[in-house]
Amino acid sequence: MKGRILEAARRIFGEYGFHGTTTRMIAQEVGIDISTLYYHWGEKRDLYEAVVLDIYEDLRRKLIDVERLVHGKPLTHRMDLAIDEMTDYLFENPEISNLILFRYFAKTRHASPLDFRVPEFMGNIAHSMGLVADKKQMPPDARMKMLAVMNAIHNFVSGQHFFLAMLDMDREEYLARVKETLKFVLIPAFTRDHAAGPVASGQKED
Amino acid sequence: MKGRILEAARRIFGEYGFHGTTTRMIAQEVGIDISTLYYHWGEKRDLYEAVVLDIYEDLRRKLIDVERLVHGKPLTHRMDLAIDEMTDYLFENPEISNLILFRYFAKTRHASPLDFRVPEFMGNIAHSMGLVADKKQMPPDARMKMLAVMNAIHNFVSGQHFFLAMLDMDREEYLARVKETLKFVLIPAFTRDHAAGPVASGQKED
DNA sequence: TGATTTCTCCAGCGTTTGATGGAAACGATA
DNA sequence: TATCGTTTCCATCAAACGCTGGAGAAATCA
Repeated sequence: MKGRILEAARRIFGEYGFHGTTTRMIAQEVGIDISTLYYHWGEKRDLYEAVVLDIYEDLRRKLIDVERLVHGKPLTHRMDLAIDEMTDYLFENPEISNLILFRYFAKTRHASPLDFRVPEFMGNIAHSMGLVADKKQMPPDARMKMLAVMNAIHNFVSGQHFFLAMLDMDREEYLARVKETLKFVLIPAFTRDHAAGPVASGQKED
Repeated sequence: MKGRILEAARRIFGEYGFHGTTTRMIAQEVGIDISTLYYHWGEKRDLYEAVVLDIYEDLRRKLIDVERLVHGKPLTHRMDLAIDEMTDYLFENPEISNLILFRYFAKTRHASPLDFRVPEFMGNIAHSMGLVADKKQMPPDARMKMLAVMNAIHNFVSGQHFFLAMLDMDREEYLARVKETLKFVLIPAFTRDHAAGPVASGQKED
């Protein structure tokens, strides 16, 4: 039951955000009384935080999977594959993108106790993209680039309903074009230096 | 007064979203009674829609300005300048980015009557970036690329508080790194074909 | 000046919201 | 079967919410 509530809460919080979601909406989605929800999860904010931790954990696992999948392949092919994989995955679990963007952008009326943690697994991805030599230590510019990449995907996933109507496509075409666009925009930036020479950590920073 | 309310509403809606904002918060920000707010703007949703139209108009004007500013310059320089200009502008008016992303991603509990319109002024930008020959007719792939570019900027503006804490920088350094990162990610994609040969549909300066 | 319109606020309405106490139903064990 | 801990729901609360009627202040014009 506790799990079923969490699952429903992911979807609803993902669609409507924290303030847009009511505990009654979640209870109704599960088909239970709201006091059952409170029995299992305590107050709304606690449930929300559990949801956030849950989706971060899912994303972390997926990123590790993808990293393993593309390991050893040449950079361009690696990015190509990673973009395909991540886009497919997030389109199947759009609440992940939604909730992540919500946490980035939307203030809640009450301060959030969930601290700002740099997801440490980003280090692996950055390494895999040739941005850093040391997985543990990620210089600020590499973090910025990682954010740009991840956000680019999240945007197209989260905004799908809006953009679908805006662009007048069906879902399938949209998904294909998202991948195409992401590759068009992202790959050249991370491969051009590679063609000329190794980038690693040295690329005259500061 | 009507204008002062709109201005405050922009800020508050931008920070907290539609459901996260209460009419009392806006009234308090202006320093008036909430019924004064209702006298001037009617129901909450009407005020919200007025705010959305207002920020779209501001953004439209700024994009036209920027297009004029970079007109005629070589493509790389053009994008460089445009990124600087737009980033500075949106950092000074972060509620624009916030509200645009909110509209993309967040569902409101009640259906929004504001229709999904492709901002027609995007045609100018796309033309300026060498993506389309005809400003009026924008093929889907060009629209997708425009979205990717605009969203990349909005992300860094809207997420500034989160990312600032995440990256442990001060605002000034962050602003500089945002520009740097945007240029790193965006420029190669739109200039590589240029260096090698003519772009898709034929590039024209007027 | 007084009459008319425009604006602002006080007080409060009906509803929704987050949250709880207590009783009943359930399930395992002995 | 009786016992005990766990789970679920009904009824309800206080606060916050969107929103409004009506009285008075301020501005406009005769």
